[in-house]
Amino acid sequence: MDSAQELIQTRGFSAMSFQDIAVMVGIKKPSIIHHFPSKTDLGRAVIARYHDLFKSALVHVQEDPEKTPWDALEFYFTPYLDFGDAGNKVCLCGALAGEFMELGETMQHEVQSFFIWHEQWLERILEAGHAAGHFKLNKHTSQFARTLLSALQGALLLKRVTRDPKQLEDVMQTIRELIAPS
Amino acid sequence: MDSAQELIQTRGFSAMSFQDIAVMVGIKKPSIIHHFPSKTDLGRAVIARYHDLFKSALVHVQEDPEKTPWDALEFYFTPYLDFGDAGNKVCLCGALAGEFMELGETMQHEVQSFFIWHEQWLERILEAGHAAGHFKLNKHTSQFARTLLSALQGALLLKRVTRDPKQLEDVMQTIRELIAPS
DNA sequence: GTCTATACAAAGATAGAC
DNA sequence: GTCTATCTTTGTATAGAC
Repeated sequence: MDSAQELIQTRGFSAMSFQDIAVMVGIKKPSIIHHFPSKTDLGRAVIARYHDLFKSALVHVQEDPEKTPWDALEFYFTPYLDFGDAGNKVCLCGALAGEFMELGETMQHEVQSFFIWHEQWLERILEAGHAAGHFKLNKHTSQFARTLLSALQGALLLKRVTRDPKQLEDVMQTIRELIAPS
Repeated sequence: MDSAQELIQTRGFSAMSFQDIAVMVGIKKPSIIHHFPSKTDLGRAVIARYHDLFKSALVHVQEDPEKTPWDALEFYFTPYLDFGDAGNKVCLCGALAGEFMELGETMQHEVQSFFIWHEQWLERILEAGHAAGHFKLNKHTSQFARTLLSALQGALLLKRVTRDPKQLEDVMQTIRELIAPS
């Protein structure tokens, strides 16, 4: 599943094959298929695991009374920075979004859940920060949350294309300045 | 080329095949290959045409003395809205960005040129609007330009996943409010 | 769980007739 | 420019031995 995820994040789901994974893991192709009878099964399992990993980490930081909304936001930034640093990866679901119509219904639903959950988490963090006076926001927190998510996903994709390491940091700094109280 | 572009925008480059195009156009597979000897040749031609189309339209609106920077920005929004409306398409180069490492060097370079050019066009529009007092911006126009581009590309991808037609409009409205002079 | 062997379909690409 | 026919490789997937 690690290998599958890495392949999707770098080359995309369509381009990933059981053979690629078999070579990376060091076993033969049918041995992979024994665990995941179809490519869709594998894809669904990888997305579900990815979603759960993010979910538990983000819920954890959200519920930690020691962490401010600023801490939560910076924590949210870290995986984007890590993907950008380590080997030209993008967000798993960002890659899958580009070939969305090619995915089966089950995988489409997994990707959809991932992004809807993210949007809601970001909205709650922004609301909390606004209420506590940490962020300066207008009333449209949900619109700003989805703008923020869109900008980060887009920046990660563009970073790999333009090869400009500042791409992500520029977007994050812009976001910080937009919500920092003057 | 129209069919190829549509297939890439909906299902991705890896998933697109000569056979798919042949069926859409109504001729046989080798007839397509006669015009584009390899899949990379076809991909490169499609990107180049797409890039030129955007370039001429954007340069035209930029040089039109009747158009304000606001007009230019709204004009820039229209293709994103059109893609979102017509058949679950995303930006051609946004789709290609998700499977970037799978593309050959020539195609990678075409995609890179597209986005670098876009960033520069947006930056010039923002600069012009700022100088003329139409936009309220801090000094970091280039960072804001790439945030804007990232957000729009991301929003188009997310719109197809979340199936929320407001996704794009929310992001655009957020952008308008961020740069509108108070 | 892993393997060999194999089936079957689809991919990109070429040759050569019309 | 388009076609039929073909080549070669690669893909997902299955059967069955170990």
